Amino acid sequence: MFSLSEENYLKAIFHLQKHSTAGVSTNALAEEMQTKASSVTDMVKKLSDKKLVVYKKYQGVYLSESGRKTALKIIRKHRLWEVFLVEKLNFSWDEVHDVAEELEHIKSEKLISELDKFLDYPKRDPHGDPIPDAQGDFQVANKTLLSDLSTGEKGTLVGVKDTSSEFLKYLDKNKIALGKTIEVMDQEKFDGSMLIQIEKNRLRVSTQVTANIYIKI
Amino acid sequence: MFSLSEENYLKAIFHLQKHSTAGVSTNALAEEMQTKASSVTDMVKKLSDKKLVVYKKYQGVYLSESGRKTALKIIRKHRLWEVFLVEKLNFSWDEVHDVAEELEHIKSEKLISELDKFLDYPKRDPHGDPIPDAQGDFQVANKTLLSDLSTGEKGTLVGVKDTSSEFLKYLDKNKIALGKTIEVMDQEKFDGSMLIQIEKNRLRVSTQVTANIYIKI
DNA sequence: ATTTAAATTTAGACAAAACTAAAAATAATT
DNA sequence: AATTATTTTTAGTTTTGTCTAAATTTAAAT
Ligand SMILES: [Mn+2]
Ligand SMILES: [Mn+2]
Ligand SMILES: [Mn+2]
Ligand SMILES: [Mn+2]
Repeated sequence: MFSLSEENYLKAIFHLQKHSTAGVSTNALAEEMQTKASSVTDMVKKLSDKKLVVYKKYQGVYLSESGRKTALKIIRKHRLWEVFLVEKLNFSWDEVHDVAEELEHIKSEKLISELDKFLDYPKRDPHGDPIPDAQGDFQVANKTLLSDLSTGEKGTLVGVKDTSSEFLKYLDKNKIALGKTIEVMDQEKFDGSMLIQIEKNRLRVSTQVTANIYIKI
Repeated sequence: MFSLSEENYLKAIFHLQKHSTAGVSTNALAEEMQTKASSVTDMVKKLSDKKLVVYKKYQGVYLSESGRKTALKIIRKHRLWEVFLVEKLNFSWDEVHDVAEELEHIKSEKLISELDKFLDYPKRDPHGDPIPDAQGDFQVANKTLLSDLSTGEKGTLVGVKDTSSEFLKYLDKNKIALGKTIEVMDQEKFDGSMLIQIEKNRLRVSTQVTANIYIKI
């Protein structure tokens, strides 16, 4: 149907457009895709010809309905494969991303519907991100960044914003994991760092950490 | 490491060189790869530059030791994925090939070693073909084509030569499956067709069938 | 309102992997 | 041995996705 490159662009546009209502800029896409702006312009034109995006020169790019659907299909596959790798193949959550980046492009409806069934229809991937169903629907959880909580508030860790291997390994080392209860014990005004209670442990974490952890109150 | 196309060529050369000790001809490779002879020449030169094959103009192509190793790695992945699809995702043996053709190119050592473990180190794929281990070693079963058996001889069905969906569906329809015992009851001299007893069933099969079934006596 | 800076697009080139058409080498026939 | 047929290679294009360098447009700063 679509090339590897086209699929990756659609996914990147999807992720970038979440942050604002404006069109996705050429430079932002180039950064996300690790390529040059000129290459982005070329590809965006092609996607526009295929009616996957809406694009006007210098105005940024928007996903069309069919582009959005295609992006969600790839995201669904990516996240299902991540679940498979963690649940069945003993991968840890910091190891799955690159492999899922490849697996998400395998073309087979049956493969993905059977995988979904095999995994017992998971609702979230190992990083807490929602898995769209076959129709592209998914529930957006009402979650808050840990950095937005005040002293005394508590909730459950339901997701991470930064999914880099480095950050995830830091969390592992400090026994910070999905599903655990976190309470803000104190916040330092100077640098915004927090003292948090996470189950039996109590530790101080920087804003780089608190701004990348999602809490459900 | 290697491109999709390079990997597919190596695999094709591996499969073609099994049949004879001579080099694999350009035309044979073109046929196998569903492409033109001129494209094959180009690619073979590239593989030769990378020391994956030994190639002299007009003399056919041979896999080098490193080319052979690479081919076996891909075949290992292909067959492990086929087992996964059949054993875990309810695919039938005639549905797995195309998907495995894509999955075999996913690059991750851990993925494949964990998949191997998850499947409990299978020795053969759903078509009876041996699965090389991580070192590329595998046992070649001593098997005979059903067409080479004589009346009265019997053995176990251990593999199929033709793995096309059409042939496999024919076998399913007639309850001919891996592991079953087959006995040759009679052979028609005119067209070579055989009357075979397979467990409870008795049926007549053509040479197109008998020449594509492997038996272990 | 100009000027300067930043973002974006165009023009031209390149590598990978394919193709067609023509040339060259090898194999098969007379 | 000479001719013909087949196989294989070369030469020249094409497509996809990328790049650099230059031109253009938009945004920011005097
Ligand atoms: Mn991921
Ligand atoms: Mn994820
Ligand atoms: Mn196969
Ligand atoms: Mn097989």
